[in-house]
Order: sequence, then C-alpha cells, then structure tokens
Amino acid sequence: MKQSVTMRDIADKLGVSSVTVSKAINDKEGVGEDLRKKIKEAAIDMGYRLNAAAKSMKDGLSYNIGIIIPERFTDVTQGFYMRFYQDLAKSMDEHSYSGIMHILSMEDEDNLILPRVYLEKKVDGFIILGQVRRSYIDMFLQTDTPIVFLDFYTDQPDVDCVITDNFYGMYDLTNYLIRLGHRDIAFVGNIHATSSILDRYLGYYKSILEHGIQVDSDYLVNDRDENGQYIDMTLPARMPSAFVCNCDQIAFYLISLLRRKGVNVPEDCSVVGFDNDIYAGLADPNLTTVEVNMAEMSKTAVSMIVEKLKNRNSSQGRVAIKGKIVYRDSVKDLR
Amino acid sequence: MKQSVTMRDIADKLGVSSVTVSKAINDKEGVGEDLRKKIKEAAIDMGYRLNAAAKSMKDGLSYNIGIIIPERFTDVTQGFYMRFYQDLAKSMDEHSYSGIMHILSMEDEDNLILPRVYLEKKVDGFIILGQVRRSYIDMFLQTDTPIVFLDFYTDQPDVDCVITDNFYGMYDLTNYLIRLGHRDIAFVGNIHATSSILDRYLGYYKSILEHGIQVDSDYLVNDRDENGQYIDMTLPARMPSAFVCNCDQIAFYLISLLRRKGVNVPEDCSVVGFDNDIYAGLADPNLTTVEVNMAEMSKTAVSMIVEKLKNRNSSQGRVAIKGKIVYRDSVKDLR
DNA sequence: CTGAAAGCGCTTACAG
DNA sequence: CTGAAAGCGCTTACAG
Repeated sequence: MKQSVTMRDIADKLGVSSVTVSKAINDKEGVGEDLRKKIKEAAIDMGYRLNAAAKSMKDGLSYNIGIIIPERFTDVTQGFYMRFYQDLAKSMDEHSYSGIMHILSMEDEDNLILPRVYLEKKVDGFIILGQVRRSYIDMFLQTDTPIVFLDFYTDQPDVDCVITDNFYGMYDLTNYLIRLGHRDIAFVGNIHATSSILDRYLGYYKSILEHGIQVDSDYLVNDRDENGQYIDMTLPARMPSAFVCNCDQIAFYLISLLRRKGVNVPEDCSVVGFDNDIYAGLADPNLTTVEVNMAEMSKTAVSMIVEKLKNRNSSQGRVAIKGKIVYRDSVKDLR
Repeated sequence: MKQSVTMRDIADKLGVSSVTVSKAINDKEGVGEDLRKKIKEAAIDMGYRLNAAAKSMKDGLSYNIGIIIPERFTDVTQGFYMRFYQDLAKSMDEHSYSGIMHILSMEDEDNLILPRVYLEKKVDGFIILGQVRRSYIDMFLQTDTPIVFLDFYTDQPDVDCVITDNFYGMYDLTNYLIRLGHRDIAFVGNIHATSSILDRYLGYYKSILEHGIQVDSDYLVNDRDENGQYIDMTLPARMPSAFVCNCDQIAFYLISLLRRKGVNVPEDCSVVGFDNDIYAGLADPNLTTVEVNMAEMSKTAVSMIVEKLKNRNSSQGRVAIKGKIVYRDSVKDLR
C-alpha cells in the first residue's frame, strides 16, 4: 500500500500535535482560528483524507447502513426497489452515511443466514426494503441491531417502519372511480402475498362498503402465488366496469389480456394501478394510478435509523407516507 | 453503544492470549487443533463478530469497493445499470468485499467533485459503471486509486475496463439480417453519445461494407442528444426493410412509432435491438436482440479490481465479454 | 488555546 | 504451539 497522509504528518509539518490537527479538521473547539485555518490548508495541500476505519474504532460506528432487499423483488421486470435504493442513497449521503446493499437470497432467507456485513460489523443498522419472512425478521430483531422496515410492516408492535399509505391511497382511488359512476369494480391481487396488497385491498373494500355496493364473489382476482410469482389471471364471469389493480405492473398485463379478449381500455372497461412505476407509462393507455412518494419515504426511513443509532430507545413506530393520485387515460367517465 | 464481544473477551474466558484467538479465528497456523476448535466454539457461543474497522486499520484495506453510476443512467425507464449492480454485489460477496453505490450527479460530474467515500477512505477502489465525462475520469485517474471501468471505455491506453463485445455483437446481428435477405438496413442511434453506440454502429457498418451494400444517407437515424436525452426520431425517406437499433429501449419506441404510421413489425419492417433488457420482452413483437452477459462482465470487473488491490501494477487492459443473439419475433425472413 | 497519554480491537513479527 | 510487545490513525478526557 502506498503510504498516505495522516494527521500526524500534518502535525509534524506544522510543528503542532496531532490532537490539535484532529480538532481543527473536525471543527471542534480548542484551536485558535489562525492555526485552524493553517491546518486545514495544509490538509488540502498534502492531500489528506480521513481514515474512516480509525474513526470507526474510536466511536464504534461504521457510518454505513445495510440495505437488505429480498431477491424476489429484484428481477428484470421490477426496477421499483432499485429506484428506491437510489433515493435511500441520496438521503444517507445527507447524513454522511453510506449504504451497503445486500440482496437476500431465498435460500439465506429460508435458512436464516444473517448477511456478512452484519457478522463483520460493517454497518451500524439495517433498512429492510421489501417484505421478508416473519421468521427471518424475528431472528434479526433478536440481534438487537437497529432496524427500520421500508415499504412493509408486520404485526409486531414496537417495530419501526415506513410505508406508503396503501389503505387511504386505494380508498381515494376507488372513491374516484365511484364518483365517475362506476359500480361494478373488481380488485386484482393476492391479498395473502404481502401486507401492502392486503391494505390496498382493504382501502378499496372500505370504499365499496361505504357506498353500499354489492360485489360479485369472483371480483377478487388472484394474480400471483404466495412467492410473488405471477400466475394466469381468471377474469370474472360478469365483466366489471373497472378493475382496481394492486400494482401498475399487473394493470399493464391486465390491459394486454383484455385487449386479447377484445375488450378495449378505457372504452369498454377502466383499469387503475398503484405505484406509478415504469409500467404506468408503458401501458397503453397510460395508467391512472397512485404515485408512491419514494423520496419522502426514503428520507423518513433514513432519519429514523439515524435517530435510532443515536438513541437506541427511540422508536417512532409505523409511519405512513401519503401518495397522490396521478390522473391519466385508463379510466372512463360513466356519468 | 452496547459493548460487544471482542477477541480479548474470548481469550480471557478461555485463559489464552488474544493473539491465539486471532490466529484460531482466521485459520492461521500456530494454534493446536484442539485449541482452535475450542476457540471457535466459544466465539460462536459468545456471539463474537469481527470488528471490520479494527482489521481495516491494520492492513489499510476497507474491503469495500465504490460503484459509481452516473445519474443519467438511473432514471425510471432504465433499470439496466441497477441490475448490473446486483450482479456486481454478488461477485463482490464472493471475494468478501462489499459495494458502496455512489450515484454521480451531473453537477458533481461537471464540477469534478470526488465522492465522499473517496475522501473518507471508505473504499479500496472503484468500479465506474457507465460512461462519464473525460475530465472526470482524468481527475480520478490522477488520484492513483485502483479503478476499473465497466460497460464503457476511453482511448486512454493503460486503463482497465470490461465491456460487452458491442462491435462483434452488432456485426453478428447484422450478418443475420443479411442472411435472411435484408439489404436496406438502417441504424438507429447517436454515434457521438457513447463509445458503446459508436462500436455497435461500426459492427453494423462492417457487415454492411463486407456485403457490398449501399446505404441511403439518411439510414443513420438519430435517437438522442449528447446528454442521452431521447429526441423525436426522423424516419428515412425511403423505408428500409430492417432497423438495427443501438438498444432495446429505442427499438421499443421505434416499434410504437412505426405502428402509429401504419407500419407493422415484422410484416412490413424488421427491427432488432441490443441489451436484452426489460424492453425486449415488453415490445410487441418481442425483440430479436443481443443479450449482454452481465453476470460474466460483473465477475470479470470485480476480479480485476481485486487483483489490482493486491498488486497495484497489475493491468489487464480492455476485456470484451461476448454477448449472444436471442432470436425472437421482430425479424422477417425475406428469402 | 495546546498537547501528552491512553485506548479503540485487531494483527504482525518476533521471542520463547 | 503459544504469547508479550508494538502499532495501525484517530479521538477523548484531562492537564497545563
């Protein structure tokens, strides 16, 4: 290794102690203004770079956060969590933290294998992005490491998590359809697959119930198995006037499926999605959907974990971030 | 901070020295087999975790690699580099390295701002994923940090980089079209935007030249400005029988554009892409394209950087990884 | 305002 | 095979 500049080198050059250099560079009190300035200039001149490892050893903090993403949310067709990661990276940067992404394989999840970054104390805490098995979470919680869940939650009471407001998002969106005159509205999604889908369904269902609407028994259309693998959808016997899909991707597929059956969207049937991801713009027509506020969610999740790092007992519980409806061309006004 | 278990704790408990514990845990020689076993068991019992920072201080290595991705390659519609990152993460894991992603903003790129992870010595080297400005690269090269470029290269001679074999990939693909009877073949892409596009163009052009084909002057269709922003495409006056697109995404858009003009693919006109990304499967018809071997490229790039970390003078230069043609439904056989 | 001392947890080189 | 000593680069707590 090429030897690099240390605080001691700066100290020697300027004839001061390394303690003083440390104080000057870290903007701590106890150094004269003139000296501080001289030291900082010398640091730049000499190409000084902080040794994060040495700092780490003193305060026991790595200033890294592990971001765990289950493998099943990362395939070609799902850029969603990858985009989330970007927003997280930005937020972490604002707190002078860095992120280390860990893709959790199905195998490690099943066998309860902790990530290497945990075993090596390379990170101070974790953000888990996307629902993982309960047993895995339980194990993680027992390690007593600061953790924040992002975009999902469990029924454990004192767990911190940041979610999008799935319930009210879908409630608002369904109300919008009803306002436009829709009455026969089906929901597409496997409500046992994730807590997000279930909540979106319940938001839809609240709206249905509030409006005293009766819904056919096959108006709950399954779209995936419990591992998240998409399956062929079975359309209801009697066509609804609108489909509320649990996500944009499935709305995209549904529109293709309908077209193949000779049903045009939105002329013959309306379709709405959720997420406002790449599929919303790819669908023809473009989807009316609920936009998830990733930037805000990321910011909140990072603030939460940083807060927990400072104060291990801090707990903010479940925080839901509001999305907003994006109106596009996949809904017909029936009035 | 909750105090955690150190090697010293294990040593004290077993009545040995911490040196012995270190040797046992790291599988170094100089410990009896029985003792080694006892120490390892105690380590697990006591929940020992290595302190990566302390190790770092000794050998001056963080066991982290910085992955720099220019912001312009990360928008909603481009999951490509995010997927690359996943493969990189896997490869790094195999070398016991972790990755820290840094999204390089246009602003930092213009102002030659080095990433924070560099200034804090949080990483031992960098992989730059996606073409960045020459001035930025030059600055980076001057820092004398091990760097590998991934998916692009420059004309600097002794720089390590891993690229997909753009030239031969497109050459093979164009030959395939010609074998199928196509003669009027246009290329879509701004050849001044990136080195990849230029190489793909040259592969196409080699095939054209070798077959003695004359090409209309407007058979080079521009698709984006030099910042990578897509622009409206101007179709050639005389329609070709096939379009060779520099990437799947633009092939996807081209197919829509053609359809709007009443031209059906592949009946009236063939279209091929490059990358085999999400757009290849989304396009209707599915695209015949060249699949980039991300896994192999990632593996190679990580091996290269790890090699450079061990031996600063090692240099492998430009390595091109072969892709392979994926045959689907967007090409018509003219024979 | 300035600095000598001690220590964070590990590993290397050497002595026994 | 086992361990005492020294040191990696920084920061904290304290003395002057």
